[in-house]
Amino acid sequence: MRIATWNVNSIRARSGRVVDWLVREDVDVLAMQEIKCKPEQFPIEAFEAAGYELAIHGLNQWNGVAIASRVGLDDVETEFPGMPGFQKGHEGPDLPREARAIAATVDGVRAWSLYVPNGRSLADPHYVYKLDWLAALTEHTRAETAAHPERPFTLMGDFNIAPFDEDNGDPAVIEGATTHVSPAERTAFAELTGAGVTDVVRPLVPEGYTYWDYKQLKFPRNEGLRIDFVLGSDAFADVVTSASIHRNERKGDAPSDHVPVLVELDLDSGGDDDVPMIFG
DNA sequence: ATGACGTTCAAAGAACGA
Repeated sequence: MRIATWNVNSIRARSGRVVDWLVREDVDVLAMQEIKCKPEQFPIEAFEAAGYELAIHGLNQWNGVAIASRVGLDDVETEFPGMPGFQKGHEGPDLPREARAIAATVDGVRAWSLYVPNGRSLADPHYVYKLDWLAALTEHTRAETAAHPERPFTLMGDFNIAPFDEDNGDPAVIEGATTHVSPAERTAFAELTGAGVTDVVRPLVPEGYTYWDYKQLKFPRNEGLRIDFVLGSDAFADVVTSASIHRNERKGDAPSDHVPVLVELDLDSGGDDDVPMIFG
């Protein structure tokens, strides 16, 4: 199975590009972020014509996540336990949840498409929200991977954190002093990746960014950030056979500011390549 | 340079993004 994640920055502005890429790369499952529309506004026909069904979670023009699949789409959820909400100018435990998470089971794999809050600035309430959101995600990940160790589990999406110094090639993003690279965000990411999932792309693709700002020739200068990840449980990581960051999708007409990240799985291997199969 | 780019909507600037 070929499974990918892509912050599309408005699916209505980019459905042609996205579906063309899915077909060209023979992708089975795509986790999308920042669709920026409600389900009734989503260009479903373009995906269905290419053989994909959809699970969509969008409330308004902000955020929005979806999963496209041609290998089934079951048990859809649009929030994880403890997922905090946010409302500008308001505080408290019961604020409305934003459209930042959707999960589905695809060919036996439990997959989340996630758009982690941006944080805005280190002094902004949105930054606290970001850290709280990640902490709740960490607890859910710990519980899910412990409860179902044999089921491949993945968190895919735009995490809005550059976990290591080499993930930041943008001089405007200052280590420790702006969002995406602050110690607290990096600690939150480290705790997530210590809670039963690991980055399955980095060992296979050690270098490269996944996002470049539209402004200031950031892409031609290659001043980007690596902030889009595929994290997988042991049962997921054990069946990964290849991974790639599709930098060329930042080129050409009307690109998203993010590029897709693709992983190939061999779900038939069972992840026990070193254990001989015994027949009869 | 409090910008530069791109997307959205209450449709002109504001909000948001990272």
